[in-house]
Amino acid sequence: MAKPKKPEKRQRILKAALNVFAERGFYNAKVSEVARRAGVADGTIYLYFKNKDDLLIKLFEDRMDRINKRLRIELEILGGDVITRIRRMMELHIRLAEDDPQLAELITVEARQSTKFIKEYNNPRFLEYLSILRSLVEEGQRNGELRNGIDSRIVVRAIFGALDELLLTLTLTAKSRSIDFKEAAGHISDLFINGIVKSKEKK
Amino acid sequence: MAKPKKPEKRQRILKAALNVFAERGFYNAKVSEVARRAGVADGTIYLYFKNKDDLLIKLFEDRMDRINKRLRIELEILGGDVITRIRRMMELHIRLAEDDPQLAELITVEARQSTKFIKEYNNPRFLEYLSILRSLVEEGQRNGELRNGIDSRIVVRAIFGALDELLLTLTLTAKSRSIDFKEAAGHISDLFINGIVKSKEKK
Amino acid sequence: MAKPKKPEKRQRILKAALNVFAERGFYNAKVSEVARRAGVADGTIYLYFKNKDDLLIKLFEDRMDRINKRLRIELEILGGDVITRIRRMMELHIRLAEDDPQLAELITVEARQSTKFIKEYNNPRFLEYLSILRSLVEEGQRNGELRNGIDSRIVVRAIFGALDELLLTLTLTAKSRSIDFKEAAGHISDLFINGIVKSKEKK
Amino acid sequence: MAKPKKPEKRQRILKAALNVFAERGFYNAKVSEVARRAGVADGTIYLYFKNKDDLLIKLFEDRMDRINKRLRIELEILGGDVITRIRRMMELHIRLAEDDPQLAELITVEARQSTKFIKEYNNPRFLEYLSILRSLVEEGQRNGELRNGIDSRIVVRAIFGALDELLLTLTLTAKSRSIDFKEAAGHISDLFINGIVKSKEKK
DNA sequence: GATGAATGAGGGTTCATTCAT
DNA sequence: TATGAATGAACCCTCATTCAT
Repeated sequence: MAKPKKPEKRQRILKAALNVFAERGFYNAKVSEVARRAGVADGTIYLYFKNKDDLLIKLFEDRMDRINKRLRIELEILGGDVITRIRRMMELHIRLAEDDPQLAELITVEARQSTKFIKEYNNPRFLEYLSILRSLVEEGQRNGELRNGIDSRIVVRAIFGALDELLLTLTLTAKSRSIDFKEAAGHISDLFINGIVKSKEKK
Repeated sequence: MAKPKKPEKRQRILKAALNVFAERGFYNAKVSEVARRAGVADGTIYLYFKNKDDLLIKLFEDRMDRINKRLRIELEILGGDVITRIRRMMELHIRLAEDDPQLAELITVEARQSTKFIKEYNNPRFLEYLSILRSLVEEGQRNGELRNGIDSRIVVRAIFGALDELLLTLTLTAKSRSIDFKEAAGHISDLFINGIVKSKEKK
Repeated sequence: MAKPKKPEKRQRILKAALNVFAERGFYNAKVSEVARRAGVADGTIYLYFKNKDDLLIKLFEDRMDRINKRLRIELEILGGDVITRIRRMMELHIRLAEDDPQLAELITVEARQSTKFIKEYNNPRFLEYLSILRSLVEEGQRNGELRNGIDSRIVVRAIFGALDELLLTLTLTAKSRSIDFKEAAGHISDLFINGIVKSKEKK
Repeated sequence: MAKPKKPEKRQRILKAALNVFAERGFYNAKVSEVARRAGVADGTIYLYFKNKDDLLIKLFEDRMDRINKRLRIELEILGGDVITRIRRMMELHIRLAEDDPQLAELITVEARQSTKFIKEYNNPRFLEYLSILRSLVEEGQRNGELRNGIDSRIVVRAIFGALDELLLTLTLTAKSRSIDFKEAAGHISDLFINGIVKSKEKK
């Protein structure tokens, strides 16, 4: 059960699982179909993963790891003020989805499918994603760029939720897309940063 | 086949389905368990609903209808400026979830489960909910309360997404809740209305 | 359970059953579909028939009664020698099928469907049909028109079987029929009467 | 999905299916009962056959293949004039049924059961059987042993039908059998060869 | 490690039959 | 008599998982 010999085979299985889950949905996906696409036998999957649920969780974690890693790198390179970096992060979030629609579908829809995942498993990789954003927000609150009134956890959940919902919409209306990805990213960050009220008369 | 005699029985089935789906998740819920809790025979379910999927869809629609109706009434009674009404609507959204956690779970989690539901069925009742919010936003943009730069559809999706994500968090951490519902609602509306930047120097 | 009031309704049900059984096959036929076509409620069927099996048996008996009655009348009117009457009977058998294909299907295919019917129920109406033919054969054997070597029961079963198989073929290839009904009847009776050997050198 | 490893297991399933179908009738037979008797798991059946219908079709084909093969061999060995070979074939037909009553029941009763089987599937193995007989008849017609007036297709169907009906009778009255198999075969062939009229005065 | 044939529990759905009205 | 909503037993088939090779 401990990670077997060939990480390359493990990756092939994960890639196949991503395809199948995105195409058919987690519950309608068949393990044997994942095996077929990965070019391995059905039983082989169980050498690398505990069960179907585990496959989904590990897939999620694997992809989140990559995202988090990339996020850190880009944010590091970029530097700049907090607002710029938050904007940048939101753009990146949207862009990742644009570049890999199956991954977007996995995160917006399929990851909620696993009972274990959603109910019993407060996934660290997802929390890590949120914590990157959260530390940005808190940095901004400390250095005065951002105001202090709002719980940073709520800000972070709100931003993630907004992006997630937008991606869900974009994902599901992929063909007849009337909203542009890039533009949407700009709107969303603008919205969160400046709010919807007209000018400065803040309530 | 078309709506048989007893709407009261139909409601009992929907109520039972809500319980079971919220408890076990749609895919792990058994039709026979729904029947048992509704106090009807298994076959009776199929006199009122086409199949298990249809049960989820109709349940969603039934509950969204109630929510939309209540929303309209409260917004009508209230009147006031657009910002107040948006705030009010967000509060109500959160409060509904607080009052009926199973309903919250249905909407935040289970409704995304059924492929048919989410992909092939662009649900009008959900779009109606969004359109209520959207017309509020557009009214504000027209009368100058809100600024014009952002596509109202995006604003609306963002707000829904933020609330939905927050509810998901609250729902799933129900026992060890460290964030207060009411307070959270206020933070979220404040966030959307005023943004996160400190003062007026807008970028 | 004893024959209820309206024989007209009973007949409507039998007629509907014939249609449905012929169209869908006995096992794929739904009682509710029979009821619908008869213009009665599902439950009403059970006032006239014990169960679905009984409906098939009674339908068979009802139709066989008509056939047997008609057969007797036509044979009586006709008179003539035995060979002529046997020929006549075979023609009539084929003609009945031609005039009422659903009835033909009932007898050739559906009547074999009911376990009770085929295994536990040696149907008197069917035996009556055979006995009409059998007494013709035996009359011929007694008066010297037909030869004596062959058991009359076997002759009768053979003739019935041949006609039945022919009808089955004709029924199932109804659309692309390459064999003419009338002609076929002539061939069959000719075959049974004279055999297949060329001239008189009998073995 | 295409014929897995063990043909021996496939045969065990077919044998079990023959038993169960003959005993209970196709529609009343349970797949799980077939599995039980074959000593395999329910699911295993579906590794070898598409579904229950397919099981019946393949069973029929498998048995017809054996019969056709045996028929060809025996007819080849035998040689002799056409009439002798037809007689021989009819005897064999009856004898096969005597040796394997379940097989007889399958062909006389159950094969007519499945709508798909009988209506949508004009089975080649059955047509092959008929064509063996047909070519015999046509050979006789060409070489002058048999007369020419009758369509060979009709002769063949008539003979098959007569034998089939006889077997049905024998099968269903198996216990209280008053007719001897061997004798019956002789009568039937005599009947077809020489007809039922007394002497040579042919009408 | 890898295979894939075999397993068998599990569940959605159907539909003949019933019975309160 | 007639109705038709309700019943609930019955069953085919799927598919995640196992394990002998």
